[in-house]
Amino acid sequence: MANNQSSPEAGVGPDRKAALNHTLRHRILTMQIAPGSVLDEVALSEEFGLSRPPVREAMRQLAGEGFIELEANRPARVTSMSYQSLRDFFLIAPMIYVAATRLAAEHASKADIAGLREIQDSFRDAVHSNDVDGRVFYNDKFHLRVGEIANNAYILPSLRRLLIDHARIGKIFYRPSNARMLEELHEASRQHDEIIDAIANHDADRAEVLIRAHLDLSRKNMAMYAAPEGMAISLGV
Amino acid sequence: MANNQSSPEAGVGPDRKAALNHTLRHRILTMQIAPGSVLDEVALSEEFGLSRPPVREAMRQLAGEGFIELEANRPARVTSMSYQSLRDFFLIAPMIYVAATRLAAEHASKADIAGLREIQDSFRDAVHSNDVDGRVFYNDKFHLRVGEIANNAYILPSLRRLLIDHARIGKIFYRPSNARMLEELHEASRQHDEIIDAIANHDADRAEVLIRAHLDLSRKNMAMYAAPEGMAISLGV
DNA sequence: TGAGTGCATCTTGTCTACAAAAAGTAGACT
DNA sequence: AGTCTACTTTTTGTAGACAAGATGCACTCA
Repeated sequence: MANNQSSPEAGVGPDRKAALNHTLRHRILTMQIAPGSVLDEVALSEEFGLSRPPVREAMRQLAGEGFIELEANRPARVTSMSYQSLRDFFLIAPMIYVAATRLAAEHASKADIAGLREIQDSFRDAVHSNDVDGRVFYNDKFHLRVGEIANNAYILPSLRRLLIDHARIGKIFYRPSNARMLEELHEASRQHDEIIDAIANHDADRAEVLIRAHLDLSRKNMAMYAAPEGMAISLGV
Repeated sequence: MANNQSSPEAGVGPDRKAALNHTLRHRILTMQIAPGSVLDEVALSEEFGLSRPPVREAMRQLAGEGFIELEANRPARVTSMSYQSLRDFFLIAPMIYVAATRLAAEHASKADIAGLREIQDSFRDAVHSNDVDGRVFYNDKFHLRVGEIANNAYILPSLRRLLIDHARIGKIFYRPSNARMLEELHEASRQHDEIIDAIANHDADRAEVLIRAHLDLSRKNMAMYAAPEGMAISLGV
């Protein structure tokens, strides 16, 4: 156990396994590790002061959530993205996001709202301070929390999967030089606030309108890639 | 179908790990292992002739797909079901099933259709021979294959999660003595055939109508025959 | 007698070492 | 000279043993 110092974020600690999970997620979401990259088990185990078995367990878990892809006798690779996946994303995202947001509006408690506002505060700060990774990270946390508030075990899996690529798309198409894009980030932040208000008021219809507008904003930013319109499938029977 | 009861193929084999995965899924889907049950690592490792690490890896993977639930320093338990999860299921299932089936209708190739028909043949056989587990298993395989044909990475996670409980609901509310339920199973089988036809004709609209009717049939069976008997689902806490 | 505490036991979590499979490389043969 | 093959190297997969945490029981003490 010679060099635990060389690792910046984690190398020692009570729960190094949680650190591994957390850090890997963060790196994949912010594309510090690019889609398609190979993850070396020994390198990770050394960096986080773990042996390979717990690292392998974490890999399996991440694979189950769609962060990475595993193949027998081959190295783990970060889930890849393609032009096709971009189309697939904007085809399905509205349906899932709308469903999650509507359900959240129906179920949210006062504590849920408080939790959302806390995350949104961090998101707003990241936007205003031009912290790109922070913005991506807290945007992910925001929508994931909405999904948790929705409190429906069947919608969360797809929402989780969508959020992974939502984060990465947000990084891929970010152009810091573009002033209009910056303005639209502030608009997105305001939309978050409005979504929280709608959820707090248990106004599912308004929440749906807002979340659709929220996604449209993202889609417009990458209109050059001809992202398709979402499927119009209503929730409920 | 291949009936994996106690331990016929366990112990030896070229890919005991695949056998473990496969068998565990099957047991959970058919409720040979009840929701809420604990899974003992050493028992499984002994049954399948593996050591604990690969068993633990398999558990992580199954947890990621929603078959089991893991908690730190506590035994793995089969994902529980409740009255609430029933409501949640029928709230979300139409949306996801419809989306998957519509997409499948748009993307299906001749080979896809052939694969579907093969699965449906097994399903029909299971229905006609009153093989309850086989029926549940091949129904799961059928809808999962439809989801794979849809070829959209973002809809599959929720579909997978839904199918787990779809299978278990199908077993919970099955009443072999009820003649009308038997007739409705045959109706479900005919619906499968029609769904395949619609997909083969790339008729998304018709496929949607059919899949909605298919789900309504399941829902009616529950309401009619299960509810009167008192909702005796003692599954999981 | 009841409640709290310490111990025994079992289960989960982790580590080191070994086995197997794939990839890359050098050599020999055609 | 090119290609096939055998070997070396690297990486993944597995095994068995050890450590840590949790649970249940018995025992002690008020």
